[in-house]
Amino acid sequence: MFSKSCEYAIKASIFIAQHRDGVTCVGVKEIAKGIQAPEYFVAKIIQELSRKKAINSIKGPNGGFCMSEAQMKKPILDIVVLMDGDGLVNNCILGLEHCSSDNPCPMHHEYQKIKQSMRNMLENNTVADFKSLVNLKKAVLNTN
Amino acid sequence: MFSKSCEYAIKASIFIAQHRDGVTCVGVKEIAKGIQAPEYFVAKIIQELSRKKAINSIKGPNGGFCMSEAQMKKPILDIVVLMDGDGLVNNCILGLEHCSSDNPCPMHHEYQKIKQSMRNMLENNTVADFKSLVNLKKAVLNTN
DNA sequence: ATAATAAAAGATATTAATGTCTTTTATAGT
DNA sequence: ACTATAAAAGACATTAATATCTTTTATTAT
Ligand code: FES
Ligand code: FES
Repeated sequence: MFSKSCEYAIKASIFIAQHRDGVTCVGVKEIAKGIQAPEYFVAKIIQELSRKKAINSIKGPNGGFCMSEAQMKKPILDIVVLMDGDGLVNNCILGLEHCSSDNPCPMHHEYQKIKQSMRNMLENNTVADFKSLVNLKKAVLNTN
Repeated sequence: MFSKSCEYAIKASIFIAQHRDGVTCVGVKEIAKGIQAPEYFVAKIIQELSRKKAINSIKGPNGGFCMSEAQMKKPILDIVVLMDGDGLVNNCILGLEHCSSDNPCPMHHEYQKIKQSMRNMLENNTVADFKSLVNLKKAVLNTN
């Protein structure tokens, strides 16, 4: 479904959003622990998110990562596309070059609805939405 | 979504089912061409399907691969599980060790419906179903 | 200015997925 | 029996994903 990079990117975004109090930012180490992912790998990934303006970073002492309200209000789909591209919501499930009802693969008709609900889920839920679930203890980012 | 191996396995199964006339079987070369996939790689995959009894194979002259009615009536999910395991219909979309509503990840609630419809699609459609679509020219296995 | 901190960048390592080629085995037809 | 055919099996190659380590750069605080 998602690549590991994408899984970590989603969880890291939510974690960063969750720990945003407007003052302090959160460092790689803490993020990696919070989402139970390898530290150096997470570093790579959130640096990429930062380069691509999905999150902000601050160097030096008391530095780390944080998100603006605007960034938190972006749909999760944005993160997914940054990491994995838009294949999940566009491509043919059987790998045909183009997914279209003109020349559909055998699974196309059945898959269309699923792909659409996948797209809806990713478009209609923001980082902030998922952050709230975690803050309300209705969801978790790790298995501790 | 699916691995390449799984994509090829699904398409190959449908192709073999499609070319089954009860008499002749179809060889790797023809299958690979028919599904636009690398021949040697397809060979590996359908050999695995054969080992696991999802299809039959016959060695020697006029040999090749074919499927019984019973095999054709198996849901596509069987092929998927043989190649990729059951992660797609069981695992947490964010990679938590267990997917459960007890300790759900932030996407769990939204994802459940999607996972269920994915499972339904894969359980309720057989190789024969998709074969029919191709035979009726309502679907294709390649882009030629 | 200097030291400490933490991200950025770059290099390297490991593993898994994908793809290819060669040799062996079984079978059919002569 | 011999030959041709085609799958089975095993070895090998390539690429992409995942993971780790080192060096550099920016920033803060002393
Ligand atoms: S053509 Fe395969 S999913 Fe649309
Ligand atoms: S816990 Fe993540 S999808 Fe169920």
